[in-house]
Amino acid sequence: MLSKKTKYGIKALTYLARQENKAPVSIATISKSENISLKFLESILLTLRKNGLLGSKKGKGGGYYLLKEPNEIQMTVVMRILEGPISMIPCVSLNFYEKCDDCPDENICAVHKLMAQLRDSSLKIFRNSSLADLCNC
Amino acid sequence: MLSKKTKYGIKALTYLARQENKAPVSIATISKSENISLKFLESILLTLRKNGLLGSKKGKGGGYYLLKEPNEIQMTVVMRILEGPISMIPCVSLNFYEKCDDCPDENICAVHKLMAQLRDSSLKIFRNSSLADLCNC
DNA sequence: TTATTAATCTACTAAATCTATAGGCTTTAA
DNA sequence: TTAAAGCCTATAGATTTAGTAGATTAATAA
Repeated sequence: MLSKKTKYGIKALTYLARQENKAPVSIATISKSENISLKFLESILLTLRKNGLLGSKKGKGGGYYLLKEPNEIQMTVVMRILEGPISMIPCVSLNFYEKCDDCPDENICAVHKLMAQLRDSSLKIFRNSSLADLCNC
Repeated sequence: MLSKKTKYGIKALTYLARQENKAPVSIATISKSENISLKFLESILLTLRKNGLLGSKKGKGGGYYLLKEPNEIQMTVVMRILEGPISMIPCVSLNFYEKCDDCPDENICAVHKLMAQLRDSSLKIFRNSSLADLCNC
């Protein structure tokens, strides 16, 4: 399952991507527009900022804004920040590889084989979509 | 993340698929060979039996066995039984569709668009692999 | 018949993760 | 100086995961 964190994070990012100018948008504005709990969204936007996708401005007239153009933000980056590794199992992860305790040989492991295929196809999807692609609905 | 239930389930299924004859294999045998907790494996094999993938025989010489040929067991079926729906979000599920509470229009939802693509690519992978394909490592 | 083997079923539990919520602190603009 | 808005820490309820325990039922062999 996709976590609500990721779902809301993507919704917030596309909301920001749809803005014409680059003026900051407050959490409250996004929260109302996208029907997301304000405090939960707050923590999500904070992690997106800490991971370099968003900038913020405090005080009156402040809020969050994208640091790059929507077409420069690949969904692989977004997914890794919000949902974690693309791979469903660490033994096929390119960035977060870990050996399985119970598995003596990955080369003859059915799970490994299947999940490696799945990782490849997921990566392909995420690499080929940017925030801009998802806004044009 | 792939659950251990699914991981162990696939391992057990491929173990059975690799058997030359169709004689039942006991839980204990699979448990030792694949390094899986006996009691946990017990519950996994039970659900596989209840969902029509495995047959069982009680008493001495008993155990579990595949009800079909390995090349007739598609991974879509296995994954749906063990891991649940293929889709990461119910609003793109073909078999378990559910509308999102918060989303006024799926046609302009970025999450929907992305997850629909992902579902398609995952389905393609699972449809094109059978148990037999995963055994030939 | 009796003992043994092995699946079946129910119930429980510890730990982790998810989905928030609460509340005070800091910064900025008017 | 005041209101608006993000920053940060802590906490909590619900759900899921990954098992564990133990009694029961069925089949087989002696």
